[in-house]
Amino acid sequence: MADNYTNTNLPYETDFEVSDFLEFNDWIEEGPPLSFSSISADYNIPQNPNYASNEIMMNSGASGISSSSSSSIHEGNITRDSGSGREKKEIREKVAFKTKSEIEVLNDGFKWRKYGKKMVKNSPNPRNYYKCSIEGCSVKKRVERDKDDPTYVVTTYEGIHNHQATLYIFG
DNA sequence: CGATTTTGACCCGCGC
DNA sequence: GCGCGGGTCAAAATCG
Repeated sequence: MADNYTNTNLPYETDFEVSDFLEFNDWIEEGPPLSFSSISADYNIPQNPNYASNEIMMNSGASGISSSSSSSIHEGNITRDSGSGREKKEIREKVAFKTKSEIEVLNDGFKWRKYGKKMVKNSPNPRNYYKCSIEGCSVKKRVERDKDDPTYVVTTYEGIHNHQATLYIFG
C-alpha cells in the first residue's frame, strides 16, 4: 500500500543541488502507478553496453519521459590496494535524481537489499543504503528524503548493472 | 527455512 | 592524533 502517488504534471525541473558532489538532475515524473521511466544516457560514458539495458523502463508502452536535460555525472575510479588491507571498489557512475513521491523506494525493476541507514547531519531524515541483491552486481543505491521538501525523494544510483532487470515489470 | 531488515559498531578519509 | 562525517558490516530479528 504505498501506491499513493502524487501525480503532478510537472514537466521536469532543472537546477537543484542534491548533495555535496552531486549536481545532476534529470527527474522524471509520470502518471502510472509505477515509478520513473528512463534515465537517458547522455553522459560522457565511454561505452556502456550494459547501460542501454540499464535504462529503467517500465510502464508498458514506454510512456516514460526521457528527459535528457543537463546532467552531470561524477565519475571516479578509486582503486586502492597494496597493503591497506582493504580494497576499494570502483565507482562507476553516479546518477541522482529526485522525484516527488511518498514512497522512498521506487520500484525500478531491480531487487535491492538494504545494508545501512544513516542520519545525515544536515537533514532530519535518514539516508538509506541499498545494494543490488543479484550476485556479481555491485550496484548501489542511496535513498534520501529532501530536507527542504520532504515530498521529494532523492535517489542516487551508483554503478552499472551487469544483468537485466530481474523483477518483472508490473503486471 | 531462507532472504531481507534492523541497528549499532566499525572503518576510512579528512580537517583541525 | 583525534574527532567528525559518511559509508559499510554483521549479528540478531523479522518477514514471507
